[in-house]
Amino acid sequence: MIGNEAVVPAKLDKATRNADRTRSLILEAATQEFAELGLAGARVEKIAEKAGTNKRMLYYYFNSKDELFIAVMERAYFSIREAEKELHMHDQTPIEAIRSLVSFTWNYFLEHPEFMGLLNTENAHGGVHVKNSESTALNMPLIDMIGEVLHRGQQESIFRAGVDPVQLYISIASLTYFYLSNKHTLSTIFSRDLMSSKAKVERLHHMLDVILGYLVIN
Amino acid sequence: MIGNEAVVPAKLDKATRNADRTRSLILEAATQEFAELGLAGARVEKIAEKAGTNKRMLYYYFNSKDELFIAVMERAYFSIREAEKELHMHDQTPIEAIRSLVSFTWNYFLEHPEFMGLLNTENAHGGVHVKNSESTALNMPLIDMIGEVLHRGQQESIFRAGVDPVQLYISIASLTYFYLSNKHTLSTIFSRDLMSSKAKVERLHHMLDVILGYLVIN
Amino acid sequence: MIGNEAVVPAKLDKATRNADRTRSLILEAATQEFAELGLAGARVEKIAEKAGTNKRMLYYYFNSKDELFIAVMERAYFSIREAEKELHMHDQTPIEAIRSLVSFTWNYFLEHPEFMGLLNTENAHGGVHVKNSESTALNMPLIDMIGEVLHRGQQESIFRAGVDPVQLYISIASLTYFYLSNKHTLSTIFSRDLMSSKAKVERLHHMLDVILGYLVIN
Amino acid sequence: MIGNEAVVPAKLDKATRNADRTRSLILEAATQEFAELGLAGARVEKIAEKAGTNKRMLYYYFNSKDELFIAVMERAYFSIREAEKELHMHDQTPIEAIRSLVSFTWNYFLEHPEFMGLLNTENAHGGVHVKNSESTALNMPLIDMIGEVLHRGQQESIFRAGVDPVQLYISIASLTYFYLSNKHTLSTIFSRDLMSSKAKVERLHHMLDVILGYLVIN
DNA sequence: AATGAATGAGTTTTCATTCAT
DNA sequence: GATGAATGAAAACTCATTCAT
Repeated sequence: MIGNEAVVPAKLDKATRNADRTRSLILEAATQEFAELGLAGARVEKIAEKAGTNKRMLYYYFNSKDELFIAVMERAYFSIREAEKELHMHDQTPIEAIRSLVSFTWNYFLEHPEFMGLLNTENAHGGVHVKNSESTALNMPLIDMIGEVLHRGQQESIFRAGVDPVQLYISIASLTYFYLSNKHTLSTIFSRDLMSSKAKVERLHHMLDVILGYLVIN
Repeated sequence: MIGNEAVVPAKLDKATRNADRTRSLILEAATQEFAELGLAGARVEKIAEKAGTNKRMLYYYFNSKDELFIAVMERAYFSIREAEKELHMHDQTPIEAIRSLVSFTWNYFLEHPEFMGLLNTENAHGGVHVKNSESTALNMPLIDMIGEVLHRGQQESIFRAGVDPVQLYISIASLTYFYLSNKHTLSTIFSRDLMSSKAKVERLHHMLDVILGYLVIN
Repeated sequence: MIGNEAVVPAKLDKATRNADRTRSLILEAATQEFAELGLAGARVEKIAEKAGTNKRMLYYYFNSKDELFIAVMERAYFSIREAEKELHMHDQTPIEAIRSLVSFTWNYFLEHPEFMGLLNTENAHGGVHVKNSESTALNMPLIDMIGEVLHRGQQESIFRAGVDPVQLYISIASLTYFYLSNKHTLSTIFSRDLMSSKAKVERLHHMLDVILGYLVIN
Repeated sequence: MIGNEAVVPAKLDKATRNADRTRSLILEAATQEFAELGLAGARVEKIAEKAGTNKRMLYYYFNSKDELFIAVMERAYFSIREAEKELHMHDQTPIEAIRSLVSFTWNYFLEHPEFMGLLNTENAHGGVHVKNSESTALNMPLIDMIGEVLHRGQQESIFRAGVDPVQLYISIASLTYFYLSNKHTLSTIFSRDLMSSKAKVERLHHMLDVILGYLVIN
């Protein structure tokens, strides 16, 4: 399909009658809506409209609003796993590797605000959808990578001992997630614009300081 | 409110008390519903039912679902502010004070899971409600307290310099919030029960290690 | 409620805000619609309209189209049972009693064409609704009455022996049911108006002839 | 149609045969669906699925759901007429001929439960389809045959006089139709399994008793 | 002859809110 | 203060049918 693009005239670009395209347009629109408004708040009609189709297609491809949400979640998990693969922590010094991980997490959430909305919705509903999904335990490769880095750091007497990679990963995610997910209330409560360029740079530095301050022995 | 009872004649007194009681039963029920299902997901009918009244009373006291949500938010903020007052960080050594803060935050979220749900909902809606509320900037006293503790710690050459109390507070909150708020997906993804007694103890230790590891100079 | 009617001004006659009345208006309208169009063919909107309310009330009182159908069935069964109570077969000679039963069945179906429609629908759906209903086995009193009449007739050597009252009842019902239920196709196929006054009289006579011809010994 | 095969070249032949096959698979599937669920309850999608094709073919061959229903009705009528031809009542004694007719009717409905469902649906809709169909009045041959048998019986002073063959035929059909069509509700109401082998044998005997009891003079 | 994709109109159901008592 | 009945607007979902290939 991708290979064809060059050959196909503009007309087809705008083509109706393209299953894959319609399907992923719906998925994309649904991702935005669900992230922004939650499962209950999202409107099937609006998703269809945003996707440039009609409600019926949504049911044609996904059967129900709920199943559409599952598909959206699955795609979101898949995306972050794909992105994580680009993190080559093996090739870096322990400190560099941790820096990369923190920066990556920060940037990923910054660029994919939908992901946080989806996670919230999913957790509000008891995480039912993830449970019945093949994505389960897919995060283990990342945990293994973190474990390996921690091990190397300890070998080199740079990192403290006894660090649980799962706890560490959760903490790294926490530091960016909470800040970004709650940016509105936090900005109000602390009378600061947490999303200004300056504030964002500061946050990243702070997070690096916290994580490395915790890990690195001196 | 309690002090007034003696003055008011018995009959009216009972009416008053019932009114107050109904009001707060609704507020309590609404807190649960909004926290669990969000603003859009919560059902006016269910709130009334849970509160043991009927829908009409809900409108009698709060005018609309939206205003009920605001009342719920306000009460939640009020509660956490009240609880924070019990934190006497002034009377403690810097390290003890920070420990107290971390433990307090952890326990508060643990015991008030609704609060996280409400924050999520509020942020999903752009934090509009907090903005139009007197609760704004009420967190400053806590920030000041943290600032004072950090200052003391630096004076005593125990804590690192240049720590922003707001960033620190956000980070402390982050570490517990993300863990608890996303317990379902995280438990699934890491195939661990994050809410077992053991896991909870470990998390608290880890958080203390991270925060103190970052702050304390050795 | 009935006793009040005389006292209450005309205005209230047309009253909104009368639970029982609304409920039974809906039930009545639904009976007609379901009988005429079946469960799938009936339109919730039309039922509401016919009942002089709105769709919402229908769900308020009956939860769903399906449950409304069950309520309709239950009421229909109840009605026929009530009507059957007026048949005083005990007080009649065996032959008169059987004549009464045949005539009653014929007239009841003639005057309650909905009942046949409902039975058809119910049977098309596997009779699920009757099964979960208290109406079950309520027909036994009638069967006992028929049994008693048959017994008397045999004692008096008027009726043949060995007649099963259930079979007999089914046969009596059959003779009117099929004729009335299939009046359209039968009229077409036999090029006769089966519903003319004359035809109806003839049918009743024929049925009496068949049943008594079968029962009576001469 | 079958006779033509030899003339048509192999390739086209196969196509033709497939076309015919698809057509009749649809017809068969539709018969089941319409009989079971009625015109409104039947789903075009499910019919296609059951027939192993897609919805489009259904429109290709039958233009619309309604016309498909008509085709189904027509085929059903055609089938029963065909079957009735096998009834050689002329060759039998009057009593044997009537026995054959009763048994035939019973067995035909027993083996073709769809036919009853279709009749119900058709009548629920006012019998419109039969009216616009060539099948009309096609039942007359049968009525004539019955008339002839009744005549013979009367001549031989075995049968009572004045019996209308149409009424008799309707009655015979009634006795089996009602029993089978309403087997679900009747089984429930009388707490008997009307479809057990024993019950079916008993019903046939009862029907023969009723009809012959009515007809035969002794 | 066959098929998957697309659609609009309609249908059931839900929801927050208000009325009448 | 309290309550059951009522409502209209909107939401999710369904269906027969048609389009494009």
